[in-house]
Amino acid sequence: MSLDHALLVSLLEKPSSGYELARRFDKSIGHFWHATHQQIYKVLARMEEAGWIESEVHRGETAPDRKVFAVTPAGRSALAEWITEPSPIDRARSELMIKFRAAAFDDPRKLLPALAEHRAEHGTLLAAYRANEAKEFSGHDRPLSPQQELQYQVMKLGIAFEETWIAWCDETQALIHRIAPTPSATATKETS
Amino acid sequence: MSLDHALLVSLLEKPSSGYELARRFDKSIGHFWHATHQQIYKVLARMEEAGWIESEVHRGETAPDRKVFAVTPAGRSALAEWITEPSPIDRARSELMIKFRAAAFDDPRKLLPALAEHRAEHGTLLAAYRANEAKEFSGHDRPLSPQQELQYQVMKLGIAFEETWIAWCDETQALIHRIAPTPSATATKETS
DNA sequence: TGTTGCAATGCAATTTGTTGCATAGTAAGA
DNA sequence: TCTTACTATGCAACAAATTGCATTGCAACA
Repeated sequence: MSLDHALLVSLLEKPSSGYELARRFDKSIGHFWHATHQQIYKVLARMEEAGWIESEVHRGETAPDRKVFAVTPAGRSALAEWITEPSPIDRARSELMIKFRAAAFDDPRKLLPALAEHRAEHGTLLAAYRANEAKEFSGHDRPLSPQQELQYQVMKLGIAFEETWIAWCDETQALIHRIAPTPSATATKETS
Repeated sequence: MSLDHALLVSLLEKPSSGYELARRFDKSIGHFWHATHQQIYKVLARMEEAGWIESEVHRGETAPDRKVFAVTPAGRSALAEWITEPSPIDRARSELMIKFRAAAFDDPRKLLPALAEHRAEHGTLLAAYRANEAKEFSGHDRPLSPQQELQYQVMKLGIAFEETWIAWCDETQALIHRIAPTPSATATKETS
C-alpha cells in the first residue's frame, strides 16, 4: 500500500500528529496523495504496531492532547526498500472527464458550472503552490541543497499539472460557447 | 460511484462485452478511468440488474461467446442526471512522486531506472494518443461535429498530461545527474 | 499430443477507502 | 449560558478495488 509510505515520508519530513497529517493530506499541496483522517488514524495504528513509527503524547495545557508520530529506523529502511520496488504508472482518473465524454451525447452547456468550479479550484491550488515555491525555494542567498532541489522538482510537477488544467478549462469553456452558444451569449453577441 | 458511469459512457460510445471494456480500460487511452476485468464484470452485473444496460449473447462460431452490453434509455437518463451533480476536484495521486519525496532522504539515483521506465511508458501512451488523434480527428474534409470536438477536447487533456510527464521526466533525469552524479557518468564526463 | 497463449467470463477473499457517527475539550460570540 | 466552531482521536459499517484463482474453448507450435 502506498498510503503507508506516503505517511512515512510525510513524517520523515516532519513528525506530526494524525490530525496534522490529515490536514496536509486533505489540502494535498505538493503531496500527490490524499486520505481522510479516519484512514490515516487506521494506517498510523497499523504502522506503529509494525514498529515503523513511534508516538509520543504531547500534553496540551490548553489544546487537546496530541499523539505525535516519528519514523523509526525500521520505518526508514522499509521506505528505502520500497523505493527500489517497481512502481506502476499512475493513471489519471477524472470524473470530470467522464462527464465530458457523457456530455458529448447530451448538452455540454450543462457542464459550464462544473467547469468554472474546477477552473477556480485549480487556480487556488496553483496560487498555493506558487506561494510555497516563493517561500521555500526561491529568494535565498545560498543555492538549494540536493534535498531541496528534489522536493522542488516534485512540486514543479504539481505546478505543471495545475497549469495544464487551467489552460484546458479556459480552452474548453471557449469551445463550449462556440459549439453550443447559450441564448444569452448569442444575445450579447448580437446586441454588441 | 464513477466506474458505473465511466462504463455507461464507454458503452454509449460503443456497445461492448466485459472483456472489450476491460481491455480499453486497461490501456486507458483517453479514458481517464481504470478498472480490472473482475471489477468490470461485477459492475456490469449490477447495472444490468438495475436496468441501466441490457445484454445480448453473441454466439461465436470460432471464438468464445460474448455477452454484449448496450445502454438502455434508463441508463441514458441516469447518466444525464449524473452529469449535473457536482463533481469534486480530482486529486493527482502518484506513487512515483512519493518515492521522489522519500528519495530526498536517501539516494535519488535509485530512482533512475523507475524514471526511465515511466518516461518510456508515457512516451508510448503519447504516441498512442497521437495515432488516435490523426485517425479520428484530423485530415478530414469536413469540420468536426460538436460531438467530435468534445471528444477531441477530452483527448487533448490526456495529451497535455503525457507531454507534461515526459518533460518532467527528462528534466528530472538531468537534475539527478547534476546533484548526484553516478561514478560512470562522472568518468564519462572526465574522459570526454 | 501436450504445452503455451489468448479470448472470454466469473467467484471469493482480502485490502483499501469512504461515510457516518461518537467523544471530549477549548474558545469565541450571541 | 447556549450555540457554534475548531482541535484531536477514533470506531463501525459499508462500498470499492485488488489479488488470486478457476473454467472453457480455440489456435498455434513443437
